[in-house]
Parts: sequence; structure tokens; C-alpha cells
Amino acid sequence: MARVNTKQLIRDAAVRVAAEHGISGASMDQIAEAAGVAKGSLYYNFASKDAIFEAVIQGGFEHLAEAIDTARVGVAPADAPRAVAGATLETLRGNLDLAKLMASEVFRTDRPWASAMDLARSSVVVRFRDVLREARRVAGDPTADEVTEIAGAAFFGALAGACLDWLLFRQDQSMEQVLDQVLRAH
Amino acid sequence: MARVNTKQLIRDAAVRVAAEHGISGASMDQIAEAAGVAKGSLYYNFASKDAIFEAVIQGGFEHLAEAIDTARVGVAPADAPRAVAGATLETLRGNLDLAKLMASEVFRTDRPWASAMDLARSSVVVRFRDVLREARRVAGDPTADEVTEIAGAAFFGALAGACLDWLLFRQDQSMEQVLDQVLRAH
DNA sequence: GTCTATAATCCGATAGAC
DNA sequence: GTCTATCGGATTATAGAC
Repeated sequence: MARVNTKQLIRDAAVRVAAEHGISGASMDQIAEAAGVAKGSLYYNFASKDAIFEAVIQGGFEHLAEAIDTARVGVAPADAPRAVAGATLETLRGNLDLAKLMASEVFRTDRPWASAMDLARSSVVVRFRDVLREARRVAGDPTADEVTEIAGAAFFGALAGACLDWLLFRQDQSMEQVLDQVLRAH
Repeated sequence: MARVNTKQLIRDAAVRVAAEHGISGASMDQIAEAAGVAKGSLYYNFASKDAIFEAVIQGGFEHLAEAIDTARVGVAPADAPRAVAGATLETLRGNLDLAKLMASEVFRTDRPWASAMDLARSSVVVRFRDVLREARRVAGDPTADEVTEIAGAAFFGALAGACLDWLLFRQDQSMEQVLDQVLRAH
């Protein structure tokens, strides 16, 4: 029987409404209607509107980190950058509304959940850094240890920028073409 | 005599307040107070709150496009990627509050000014694409023509991601180090 | 051109029934 | 656990004096 999780219904509805109106423009009334529950149920399941979006955005980064880990399993370090890049593009494409939300929020330092989001973001950045380091190491590059988190952030930014440009403005391309454009430069 | 431009006062104040509270969280009362004018003057100089932020964000992209053009003048195509990357980092660092605002807004399609912002963003992306194309062409790479706007968006994203990671979370690095991390991969 | 005062609206959160 | 009804506060925009 279709056992539904009210918390998940609310999270999904929040993403949909925020994609259309932004977080501030997404009212609790709209979220409740989109989720098919009453407004009071939002406050039974979450402490506040902020709590809903904190859960949504942090969940997005955690999901991405898991996808990256999965993509690395059993892949040679030299092939890992393309593998994790592909997994990242697929994850972002799989929930474009959430991806847009994450992109809009990732560098906002004024949110109540800013420090939690920074931790989640950092864990993704560190994964990218490690993948780039390992790839350089197996290529015999002695400067592999010089790869810092900044390089991870740059790789993440390149993927996010290319992915959203692709999905929002230039859908007439294959994912392979997008991957080529991002990685050819690398 | 210090002839001040009220419109510019308002724009600058709007950026400062929005950096602290976000656009929706920035009230017209706060912007007026930060600008040192009355709220009525905001509505004399701009049609609405939206009009203020449209001007601010579009101005940010136009300023960036000009900085890129300036950086290319008299530089060999092979050196242009690093030159424009440096100019981009300097421009974003020169107004970090505005850079954060642009990053938060660039992929939002729900704003009244979305199509104007897309035009301004595209003009930056195309500049990056051209710089990458020319660099590959002078290097004798026959695939230079295959460089698309996606590559420009990726380069832009890499720069923005690295720059904000640097300035917001890892200021203990020189700009040269950041440039190396972004371009080494390229 | 800039100001003060006010209108009209909207939203987050809570209380309490079931 | 979910619902309805409502409160209190904040916000954008306008009107009109100077």
C-alpha cells in the first residue's frame, strides 16, 4: 500500500514552489497546497519555513556526495574525473529544480543554515579535489599534492555552470558533448 | 564639491543590504536608510524594488564584460585565458557583495528581469568562449571551432566557484595561486 | 527632487478541535 | 497527525506637502 511520507511530500513540494517563486517567494500556504496537506501539518513536521529549506538543500548536497562516491567505485583513478563529472551532471539533471536552488543558495552567507550548508558543500569540494589529485598522481605528475580545495571548487563550479547553461538555455546538446566541453579544457 | 548621484547611492546601498539579508530580505526601508535618503526617493528614482535590483545585477554583468574586453587588449591569444581570468577574479573581488548577488541570481528564471539578465550573462559567456577558441587556434589545434558556449559557461563557472570559495572561505591564498588552480586544469 | 504619513496587502506562526 | 481559523507584524507602494 502506498505509504506516503509527509515530510518527503513537503520537501518535494517546497522545491517545486521555490523553483517557481524563489525561497522567499514561496509561501507556506503555497507549499501546503502543493504538498496536498494543510498548513498546520507543515509546522507539525518542521519547526519553521527555514527548517524545511535547510533540510532540502542539505539533502541535495548529501545526495550529490553519495552519487560521487558511487561513481568512483571500481573506476581507475585516471578515468575518475570523467566518471564523477558524469555522475554530477546526471544528479543535477535528475532534479533540476533542486539544482537551481542549490546554485542560488551555495554562496549565500546570510541564511540561518549557512554553516551547515558550508559543511555539506565542502564535503563535495573535497571529493572533487581528491579525484583530481589521484588522477594527476597516477599520471606521474609530481605536483599532484599541490591540488587544493580551490581546484575542487573550480571543478564543481565548471560542472554546475556548464550543466545549468545546458539544461536551462541550450538543451540541444548531448550529455557527452557537455562532458567534452568541460573536460577537454582539463 | 561632492556632487552625488542619488541613483548610484541607492544602487550601492541596495547591494550592501542585499549582501546581508538577500534581495527579498532587503526592505525598501533598510535600503533607504543605508543610502541616506527617504523611502519616497527610492520610488522617484526607480519604478519598484525589482527595478533597483535589475539595474544592479545587469550593471554587474556589463562591468564584468568590459573588464574582460580591457584585459584582452594587446595580449597574445595564447596568454588571453590567464589575462581574462585574472581580470575576472579582480573584478569579482573588487565588489564581493555584488559578486555574491550575481552568483545567487544568475540561474534564477523566476525573476521579472530574467531575460535581461540572461542576455547580459550570455555576453560574458560568449567572450569566454571566444578567448578559449582563439587560444586553441593559435596553438594549432584543429578542434578550435568545436569550442561552444558550454565551454565558456564552464570556464565562467570555474572562475566564479573558485573565486567565491577563495574569498568567502579560504582567504589565505594569493590570487596567483587561485589562478594556477583554475588554469592548471586547463 | 526629496520628504512624511498612510493605505492595502501578505505572510509566518500559533491555538485548539478532531 | 492533520485540520481550520486567526493573530500580529512587516512590507511595498502611493499621496501629497515642501
